[in-house]
Amino acid sequence: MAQVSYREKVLRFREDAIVEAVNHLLASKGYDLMTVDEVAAEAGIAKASLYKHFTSKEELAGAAMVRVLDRAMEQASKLEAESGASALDRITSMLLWTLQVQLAGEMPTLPAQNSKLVASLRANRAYMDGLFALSDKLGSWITQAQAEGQLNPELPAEMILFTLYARACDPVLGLLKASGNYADEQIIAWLVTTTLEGLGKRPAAPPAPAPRRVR
Amino acid sequence: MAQVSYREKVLRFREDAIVEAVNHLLASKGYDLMTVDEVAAEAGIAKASLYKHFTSKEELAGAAMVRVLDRAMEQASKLEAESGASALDRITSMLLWTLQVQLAGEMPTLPAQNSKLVASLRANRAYMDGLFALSDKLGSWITQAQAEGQLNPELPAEMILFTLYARACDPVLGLLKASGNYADEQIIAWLVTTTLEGLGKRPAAPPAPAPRRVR
DNA sequence: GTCTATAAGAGGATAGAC
DNA sequence: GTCTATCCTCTTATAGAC
Repeated sequence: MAQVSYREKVLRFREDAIVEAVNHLLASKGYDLMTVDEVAAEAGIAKASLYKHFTSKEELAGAAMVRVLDRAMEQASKLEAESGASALDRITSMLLWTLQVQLAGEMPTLPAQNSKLVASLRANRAYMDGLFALSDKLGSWITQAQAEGQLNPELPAEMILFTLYARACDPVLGLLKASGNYADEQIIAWLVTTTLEGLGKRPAAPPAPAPRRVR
Repeated sequence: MAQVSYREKVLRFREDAIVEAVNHLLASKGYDLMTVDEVAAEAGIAKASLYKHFTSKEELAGAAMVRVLDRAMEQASKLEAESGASALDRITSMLLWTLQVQLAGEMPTLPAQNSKLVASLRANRAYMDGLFALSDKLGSWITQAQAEGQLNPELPAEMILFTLYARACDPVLGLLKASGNYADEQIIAWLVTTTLEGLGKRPAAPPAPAPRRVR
């Protein structure tokens, strides 16, 4: 636990480079079109060496997902430390964060249909732990926001959670960006709005809360 | 144009079976995991024979997409023929229809990241025509609904259109179904609600329109 | 643990007989 | 146009030297 040898540090550094490459490739071309050769090339390492660190392509994908889950958890903890934010504020901030990650081309996405991959993820302890930890935290915010009347209490919290996860890789963002007609901030603002308020016109103008300045 | 020979009828029938198989496989496993061998097997034909009808895997995918676009267009035309429905009613009906198709496991989905496939689709005349025809019709409904104050007029019509397309293959539906906790109708109702009204609690109860009975 | 070289196999596409 | 048999490329994964 205590002393980390130099060798081990180098090892960690290598693995970080590999996972970083996987993350990038998953975000840009997706799991099926990503080849292990590409990962090795982008990480600047021989493929055979890569297989000393990770024993399969599925494990590579798992490592990238663990990384993004960790980053999300870190972000969530940061928001929780801030005072004066409602549960809805925190949820909105997380949604914003995921959209920014996606817009930056750093959101890895995996095909839910690949049963071999899914089985590997389910057997991946770090992945499952990270997923449950994040879901627990977000879930508690969701039920709180529902109790406070800020999220629709008639929806199961589970569904709201799924929707937040789904919007983290919503293709609408990519389509709007590809059209080239809108600024990034505009795109993100629209996605947040439609996720929370839908496509319909609100029946009454929502009373705009006075923006609270943090000093 | 007039006389269709018996041989040609048989041909069409074969091709329908092939496209049907592709549609099913695209919906269940997706493009990358679908193999041409599977398509041939499910269509009850040898692979080499299949290649006499379609020259590539991309073309197979294109044919399946043309089929679903045609079905959607047919549905839209039917809605347009009905009187007494507002633009929003029609849009809602189309959303409902796509969700039902998805729930039935008949919604083919393609990876937007596969550039080779995308290029093939763009060069596919029937696909592009079908896509534009449907988009035009839906687009006109959208702008009408916006003018009538039923859809948020501050959103570009284009974004609303993208969102409708995206919800047609929203993973949330599959996640809710996989949880096994909810009835199909319930799942669809929630998805329609969140798409149009979002996750947030509405500030005022929307005035429920008296249900108009069709006699 | 890193490399070069290669095995092993899947999957898209085709040859050629009928 | 349909079939069987085959080609060939791409990709995952490993052998074995250093």
